[in-house]
Amino acid sequence: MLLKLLIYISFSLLLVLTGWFSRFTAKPAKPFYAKSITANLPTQRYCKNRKKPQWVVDKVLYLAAISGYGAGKVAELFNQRYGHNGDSVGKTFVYYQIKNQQYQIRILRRDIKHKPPRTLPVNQTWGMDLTTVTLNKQQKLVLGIVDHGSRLSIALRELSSKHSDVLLLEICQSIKQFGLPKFIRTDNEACFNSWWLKSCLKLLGIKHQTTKVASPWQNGRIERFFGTFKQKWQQLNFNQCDLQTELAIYRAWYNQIRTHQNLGGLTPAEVWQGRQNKNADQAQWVSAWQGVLCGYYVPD
DNA sequence: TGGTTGATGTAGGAATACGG
DNA sequence: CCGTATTCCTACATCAACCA
Repeated sequence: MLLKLLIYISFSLLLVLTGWFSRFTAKPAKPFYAKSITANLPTQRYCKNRKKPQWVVDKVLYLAAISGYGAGKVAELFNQRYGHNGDSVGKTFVYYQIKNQQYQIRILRRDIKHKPPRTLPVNQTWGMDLTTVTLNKQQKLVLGIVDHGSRLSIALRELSSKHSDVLLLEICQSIKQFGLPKFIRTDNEACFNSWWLKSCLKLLGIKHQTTKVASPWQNGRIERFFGTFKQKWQQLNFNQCDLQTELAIYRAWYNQIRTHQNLGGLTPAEVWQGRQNKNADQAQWVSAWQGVLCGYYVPD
């Protein structure tokens, strides 16, 4: 009985003592709403529960729009780029941004897709390519050269062959008329990559740029030029005509008449000459190719 | 004035989906 | 089946509104 009493007292004492010591050893329970030390720190200091600044949200949405990744990957991308100065994001934050801002992301994707191409100086880069047109059930070879800066059609001529000499002759004629460009960009067609053509361009001081294999968009301006040309060409049934004359008419229309959205409503010739103000009073309505090519011509 | 409570925003781990 | 990416869940800090 006495033994039982002793065990009981010692056990109770142990409980009381451990409870009493725990006041010193255990971490005191923090009240749910207690003014913490961190509350007095400057607001610039990064705090994980502070609302993220707008630029972080914008960057996250932009990365989500261009990458198409999910929350984890986008968070990783963001932290890789901007996380070094303490502005890191968690994947949950990114997940909710992507989930709740689907419309904003779609708008961003659309804007990125339709972003106007980078403006380049006039007569710096020429895009050159070959295409074919059907005339009298025969395939005719056509060379096109477009200035990237002004979209001016430097040359649009029928070629007898793809031989380097023929191409060089056309390039030299264009240089004589429009001056020397810094770069000429072509695709990887064999005729453009011949040793002879490359050497001659090097002698002229022109750097030859080639697009990646199967990447026609890297020479997009000339491809777009040919796209418009073929669209117009197919609207008419040319039988008995001089191809060189028709190409010259189209080139004149493209350079002098047709305005470009990306050129601020100016024609390539106006951008090439640096003309900004049009004298609309002198504009004359012109039409060619049975009305397929038409528009206002503003004389100098 | 100071304590309580609910809302908000966030990070990180757990659970789940997916593709090779 | 395994590794990776995505989604969901939970804990936590802060703030504002409310109340005694």
